[in-house]
Amino acid sequence: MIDIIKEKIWLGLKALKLKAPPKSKINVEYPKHKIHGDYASNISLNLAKKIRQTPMTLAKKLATHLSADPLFSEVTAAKPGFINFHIANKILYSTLQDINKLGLKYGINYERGAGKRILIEFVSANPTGPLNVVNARAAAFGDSLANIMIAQGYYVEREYYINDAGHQIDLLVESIENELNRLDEIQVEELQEGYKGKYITEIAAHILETEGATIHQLSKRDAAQKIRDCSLDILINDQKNTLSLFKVCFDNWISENELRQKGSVEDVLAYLSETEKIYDKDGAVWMCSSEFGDSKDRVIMRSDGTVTYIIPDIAYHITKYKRGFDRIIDILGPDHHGHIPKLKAGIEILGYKTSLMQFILLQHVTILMNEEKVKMSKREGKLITLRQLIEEVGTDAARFFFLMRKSNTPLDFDIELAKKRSSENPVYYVQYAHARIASIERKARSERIRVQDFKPEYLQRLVHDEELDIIRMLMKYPELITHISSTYDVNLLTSYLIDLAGEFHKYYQKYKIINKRYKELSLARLFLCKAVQTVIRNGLTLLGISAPTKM
RNA sequence: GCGCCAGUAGCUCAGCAGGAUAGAGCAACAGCCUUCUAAGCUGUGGGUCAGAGGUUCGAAUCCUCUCUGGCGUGCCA
Repeated sequence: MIDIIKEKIWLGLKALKLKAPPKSKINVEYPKHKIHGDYASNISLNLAKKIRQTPMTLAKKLATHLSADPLFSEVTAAKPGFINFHIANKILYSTLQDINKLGLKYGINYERGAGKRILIEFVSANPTGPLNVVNARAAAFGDSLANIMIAQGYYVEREYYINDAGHQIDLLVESIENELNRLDEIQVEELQEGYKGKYITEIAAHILETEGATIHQLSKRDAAQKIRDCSLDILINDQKNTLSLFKVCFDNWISENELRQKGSVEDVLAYLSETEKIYDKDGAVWMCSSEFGDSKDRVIMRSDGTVTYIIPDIAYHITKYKRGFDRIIDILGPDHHGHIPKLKAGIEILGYKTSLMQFILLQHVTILMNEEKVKMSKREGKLITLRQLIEEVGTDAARFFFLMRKSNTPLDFDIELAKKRSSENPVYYVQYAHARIASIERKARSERIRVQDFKPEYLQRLVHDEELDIIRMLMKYPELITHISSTYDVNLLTSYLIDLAGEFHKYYQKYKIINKRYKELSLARLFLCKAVQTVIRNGLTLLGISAPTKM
């Protein structure tokens, strides 16, 4: 609708023989206050100086010209020079029909993305333990964003990078070895840096059970390899299973280990040395990342000849470029932002355009339990896992809560609140609206109010402000999805759904939908409810949350 | 020190594609179920949008500085 109004204004300016600015410069927005109409434009305020007219005169001229358009019931000029548009009821009614005709497709705009290829990498947790709450936030966010981009016609691949190589994995293997020995009652020393926690013991116990007889017959090296393979297998599978419980499904699982085995690391090193942007110092090899926006140069190969994690990471990102994506989105945890300049520098040194890359940083998550912050530490093994969270509050509530805040602000996750089944809990509030409408439909059937008898002209019986306001709100939904696809503010969708559910609950309270004595009115209201339900369902689906018909 | 993110009602936060009177929820109090799900609704109070400058016809929103908090700044990933 916004685009349509922009077009109308542009045509209006032409008709008034004024030099019209490009359509992208014409601003149309939702006014804060209802008296200012459904849409408003500040075009004459912006244009006034250029054409040497007062904003008000121009606004009045445009308003008069545009009021003839059947799209609007009224177009007015207001105080400093705003133009306020009131959408004609007829248009509202036809919007309602569109929504119900389109159903699942309402809010989808395949043209916008035009098949452009986007890669979204998210979660990518180290396979050194179960998924934590920040991973969970990333999972919910990345998955929902992917849904939204797909709904806008982008081709999206969801990708998970498994850091199954490097120092952290060595540490993990050591920790498990140690634990195995302990279970075998062999004297062990406490590891200074090792991983702790119940899951380490469980993995060790599992290995002992399945491989116990043979593992001690292997050479130390082979035993370590065996332990590595087994533990990674267990941990990665656990992550996959947890994610699928969370309704997150990845298209690609990329293993760092495999990348390394294919020689990507050597390739990158070779390319880098050709660029002369690396040098030796203190026995290590450094990359001139400071020339490319990083705050200092970085070590890429340690003095012991092993590479730092940057190199395989650059290698990995090069594969993203080689796979021909138009946009590469990385969703990262709060502790990774120092990582971005290094990675960008490396990519740029190798001659790729970093403009294709976008980074979304998620801030940390604090778990509140009985109004107290739960302290967590991965190394100590004290943490709330995604699995526990799902068991506590369920996938729907967890996903919704993670998506309520803007990605770059910290999030407090109140477990008690997420478990509540009342209006305090926004997930239930929204789902309840959906279920309520389903219930109304059941009632209608039992009252023999049949949807087949509906006729478009009945919609004229929707005359109350509440009814028209709801339609106006439904009309904004497609624009909202488009907006989110460019800002990545998924939280706007959760707030929209809360608002819409609120409007509906109020309406429900005030007016009776089904009334045997007024069949036409009942059918019209039922039609409105159906549209509300459609939008709530479509919105929840994008968020990966179920829309129950009974609660 | 440098970099990133944030600072809006007592609390948790929306709003920040510059716009016309700054919004919710929680908490407090008072109400609403012989009627489509009370997992719901109605009403009442509360603000120097951290502070100071600047850009603009117009700033919570953009720019600069200051203050406060979180994180990063490893030959860890």
